[in-house]
Amino acid sequence: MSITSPGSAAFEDLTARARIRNAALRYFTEDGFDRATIRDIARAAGVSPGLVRHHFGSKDELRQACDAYALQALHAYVERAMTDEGLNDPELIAEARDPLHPYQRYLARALIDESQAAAQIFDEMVAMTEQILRQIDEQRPDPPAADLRTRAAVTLAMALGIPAFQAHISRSIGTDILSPDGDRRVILAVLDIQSHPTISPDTARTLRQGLDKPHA
Amino acid sequence: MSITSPGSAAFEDLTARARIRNAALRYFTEDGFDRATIRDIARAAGVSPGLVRHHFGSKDELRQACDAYALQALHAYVERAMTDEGLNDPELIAEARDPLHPYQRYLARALIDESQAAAQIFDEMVAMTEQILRQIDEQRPDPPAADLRTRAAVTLAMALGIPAFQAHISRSIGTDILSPDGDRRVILAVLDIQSHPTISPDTARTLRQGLDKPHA
DNA sequence: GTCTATATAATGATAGAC
DNA sequence: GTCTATCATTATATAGAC
Repeated sequence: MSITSPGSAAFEDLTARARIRNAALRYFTEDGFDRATIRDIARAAGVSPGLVRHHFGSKDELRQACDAYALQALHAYVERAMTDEGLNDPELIAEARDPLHPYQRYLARALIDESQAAAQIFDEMVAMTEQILRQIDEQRPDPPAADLRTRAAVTLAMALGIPAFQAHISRSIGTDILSPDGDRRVILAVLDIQSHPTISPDTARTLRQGLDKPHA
Repeated sequence: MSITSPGSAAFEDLTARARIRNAALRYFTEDGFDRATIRDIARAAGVSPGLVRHHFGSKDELRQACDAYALQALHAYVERAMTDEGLNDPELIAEARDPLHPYQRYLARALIDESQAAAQIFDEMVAMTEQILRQIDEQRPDPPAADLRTRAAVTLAMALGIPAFQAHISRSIGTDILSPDGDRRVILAVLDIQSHPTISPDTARTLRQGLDKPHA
């Protein structure tokens, strides 16, 4: 029984406003903004639909409050991990991710739903990714074959694919990747993928050359 | 002016049914299933909302028709690229992708919207990815640190992140990645990312060991 | 095959009582 | 701060004319 469920002791301690926001975070994440209804959110928060309006004004303002809350978690991560020491310590980067973890899926979903804060969310994450890539580039013998910004945006989009398609990965591997066991399996897979090139530099060069004389 | 736009010569040649399906593919891709309306689709197809129902029965059946259509493109890709020769020729795999290209975003969006065919779409793509990874594994000195299925599902989700967050990548790099120039930049970035490990095998090992004694 | 007009259901917004 | 009741809007589903 989580903190966001009616009946738990922690749930009772929260203000109605906080319970509504927590329920909204959950429903926006699970169902997306459009399918999530104020009625569902109110019921999960143990309040009336009218109270949602009283506290947040409108469904869109409720989403803005959720965006702001998730952004806080993102900022906390940036401040903790994106430091000189942090960037040189992969373990710290991984560890600092923990508090952000519950909001990763919300952020990915907000980007897809084109939430108002979407551009800001993505841009801040691109900036983070650029910093990390810059650090990695230093150890690299050959110059990158694409500009930093594009590599960062693409790297980020690929990383966000995991929370975005969380349900499908879970079904495919037969284990909820939000569970400790599933999470572990995904991390092992990601580490393996990121530590092993899937195409050789040679093949990459050939494919790059193929770009100049487009087929068809 | 594309084939899917009223006024083009090709548009006039298509049956109303085909025009409706094409418009639906576009709106479901751009706006998602919920935000896309039958009215919008009908207008784009140059017909009345009533005719949409006449041909497809309901909005959900219209989506099923779109799913089936996009799945055809996926199957064509599988048959062309997932052969013995194809798997040994990265250029062929890349080239065979062309006809699938226009439907990649639809497929990614269908997965997010939990379309009825979503599980089938993802599972077939995982099977494709497993085949490719198996081929790559043969050239690999060390054994993978995660099972094939999980690596395939995660690799796929990451790849799907690019079409899923297409709009944000485009804004971030200042170029529409659906344009020839933007597409080229993304391909160059992907080739660079996939041909260069972002973490060293050593670091990966350290992080793997860190998993066994969970912090906090 | 195609259209117009209508019915119905769902949902966000609102007003007012306690 | 919280609730109940109601309104207004929107979109899908349906029926029937041409």
